[in-house]
Amino acid sequence: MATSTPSSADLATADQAPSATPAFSPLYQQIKGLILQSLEAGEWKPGEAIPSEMDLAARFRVSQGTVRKAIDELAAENLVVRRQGKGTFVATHSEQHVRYRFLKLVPDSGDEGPAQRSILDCRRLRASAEVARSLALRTGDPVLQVRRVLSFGGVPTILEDMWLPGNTFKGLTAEQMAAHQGPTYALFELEFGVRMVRAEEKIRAVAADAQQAQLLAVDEGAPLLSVERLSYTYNDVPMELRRGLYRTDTHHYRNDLS
Amino acid sequence: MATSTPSSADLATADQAPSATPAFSPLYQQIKGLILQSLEAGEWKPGEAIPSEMDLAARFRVSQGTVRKAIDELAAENLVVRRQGKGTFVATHSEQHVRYRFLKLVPDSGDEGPAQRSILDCRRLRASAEVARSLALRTGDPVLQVRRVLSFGGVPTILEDMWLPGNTFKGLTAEQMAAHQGPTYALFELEFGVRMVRAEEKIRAVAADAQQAQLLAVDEGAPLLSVERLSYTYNDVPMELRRGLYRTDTHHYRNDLS
DNA sequence: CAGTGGTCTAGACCACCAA
DNA sequence: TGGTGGTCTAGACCACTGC
Repeated sequence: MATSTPSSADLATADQAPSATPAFSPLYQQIKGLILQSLEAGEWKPGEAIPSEMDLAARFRVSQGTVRKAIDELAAENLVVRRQGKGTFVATHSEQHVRYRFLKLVPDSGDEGPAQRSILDCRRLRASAEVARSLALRTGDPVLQVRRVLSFGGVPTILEDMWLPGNTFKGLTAEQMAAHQGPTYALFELEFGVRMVRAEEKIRAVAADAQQAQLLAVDEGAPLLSVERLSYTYNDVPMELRRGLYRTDTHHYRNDLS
Repeated sequence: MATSTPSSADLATADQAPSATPAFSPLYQQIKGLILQSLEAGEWKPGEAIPSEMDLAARFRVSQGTVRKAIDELAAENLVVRRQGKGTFVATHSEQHVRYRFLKLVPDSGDEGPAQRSILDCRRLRASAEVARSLALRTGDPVLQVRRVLSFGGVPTILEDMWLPGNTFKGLTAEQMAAHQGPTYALFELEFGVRMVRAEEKIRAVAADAQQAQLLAVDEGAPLLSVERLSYTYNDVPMELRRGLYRTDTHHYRNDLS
């Protein structure tokens, strides 16, 4: 080996063990993995530029094209943002040019100002079986629960509960959340170094119970959109379970299929 | 010009007119546009292979790499499917390896058999203002409306209405829809040459009215997921408006964010 | 075995940005 | 003006498929 692609001499050839699945992994995938490790280790902070393609190519002893393809995939996964003439930057939930990255609820017509947030509750508790399963914890592990309401133009629109691993988000308080400006995920990045990278949502229609109805100023039994979101950091580690109840009388959940 | 990239001599340089926006368009984008035209014109049918990268490169007087990048984008948009060692194929809703391409409703647990369909209604009528606006028609233009129920394991789960431009889908009958096996969008491809390429969905929670409740075997007022889908063919031409009501007591709408 | 898509390289040049 | 990402080419070789 090492003759056909001389510059990849010190990278895994990935076919040493004659296992059932040869598991051939192209060079650019390995480079992608290495960049991912640096990203994960915090070598470059959110919002910062990563080294130029040339630099990375030199560092990994690989051609620029190979680095390019690795970064292409990272960019496609929104882990990194390319800006021509400037560089490639670590994606962030702060200064995200356009609103909230994971919130797909949009007003039926027109624009709207920023959300007004009110924290209703923020407490430490022990993980229920369900929460533990979702967050890959053990039942009874410390968990932080936050409940809040988001309003648009004075109309309460979203009631959501968040569950966070207690160990990772040790110092989080209601005051801190109330004081913070911008997306909650930006706060997670800045204060706890936790970067949400992707999420899965399960959506249902449910009827509002008495308490929910009161908090969202709708009738009891009114239909609400239930959005259960599980957010992941790097390496598919689940880091937040969130259950939102959305009023959809003036807003709707927008999704693009292809 | 024509000196730096000699092989692109006969393709638009796209910067002839000194307009406000230079509108620079890279070669591979132009190639993509040309392939798109052929796709659109039906030069290759859904499921068929398009010419090899080498052939296309020769045809457009361009390097293989440039064609490759054009096809990469088409593949990313699901207009085309690459299969190593075999070729590149026009995407289709038939033989789509995995279930229904645009349906994001999945059972809460386990798998399930295919849907049982029952066509409730199929009639020709005149477009309402709302339908006309969605389908880019004029109010009063001929429109075809189909109503049906999909059941899983005998449980009615989806009630949907579809509105289709009457001119394009002239001969469509309830019998035809009932007889057809597989995705409805496959039927559209085979019988009418209409390929749905992307779609936008607006999702809300609503309460079932008396009729809807009866058809879905739920109580009146029960919360249902309302999914309004507008599907497009090539060139962003809207071709179908569909309004589905989903029961979400045993299923949920699944969405992945990144 | 030939043909297809997939990877990798090396080098040239272009578009964009900031200083 | 120099650096960054973006485009384009040409050629070599690899992995997969089917005859």
